[in-house]
Amino acid sequence: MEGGEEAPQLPPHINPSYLFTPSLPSSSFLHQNLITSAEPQNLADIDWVSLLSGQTVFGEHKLIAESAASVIAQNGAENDNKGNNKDKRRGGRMKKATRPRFAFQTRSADDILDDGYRWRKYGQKAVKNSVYPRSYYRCTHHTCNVKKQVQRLSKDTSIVVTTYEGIHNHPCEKLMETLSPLLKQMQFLSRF
DNA sequence: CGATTTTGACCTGCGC
DNA sequence: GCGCAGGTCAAAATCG
Repeated sequence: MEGGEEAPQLPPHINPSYLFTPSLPSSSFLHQNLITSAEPQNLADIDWVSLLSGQTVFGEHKLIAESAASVIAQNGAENDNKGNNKDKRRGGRMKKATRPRFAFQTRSADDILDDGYRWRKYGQKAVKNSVYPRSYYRCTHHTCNVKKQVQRLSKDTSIVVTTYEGIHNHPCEKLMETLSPLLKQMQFLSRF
């Protein structure tokens, strides 16, 4: 059972307020793509230890991350707090542990999902427990240092796992595009 | 022609 | 210390 039926509305347990948090994907993105029930075997297929180390999770993502944490515990792979903070400039596993990080699954035939932000790919790597490579993206906004990783499950090829790292310090372009006519109308109406 | 992707090299942490 | 795995850089290629 996948439980990934495309819902016309947001699932009731998703807090709508977080849809407008700059760090998170746009609501339309979630409407179309979010899988609401986490499948344990799918979660086990991902290297969650490397994806989710000292992460902060919100709302729906918390469900998946919690499930992932249980998978990690089962595998006995909880080797987390060993990252000592030396200078990490390039490469390697940077365990900053201060950046908010969360992951979620989506069902899509396309790896590149429109979440409202513009991303530039800066790397791609083959990961050990997956036949599909992991792609690395950075937000193209000048002052924004948000990254994301995209990886397709080898077991269920219709599922893509996206991991966000960091907080956007600028508004979502797509969202503002959509909202601007509405805001204009509201400003116009507020004059009466 | 500028922006983005591709891709191999390079760097770092970790386990043995 | 060595090798592996994962993350990033940067030059070249590609795209719009």
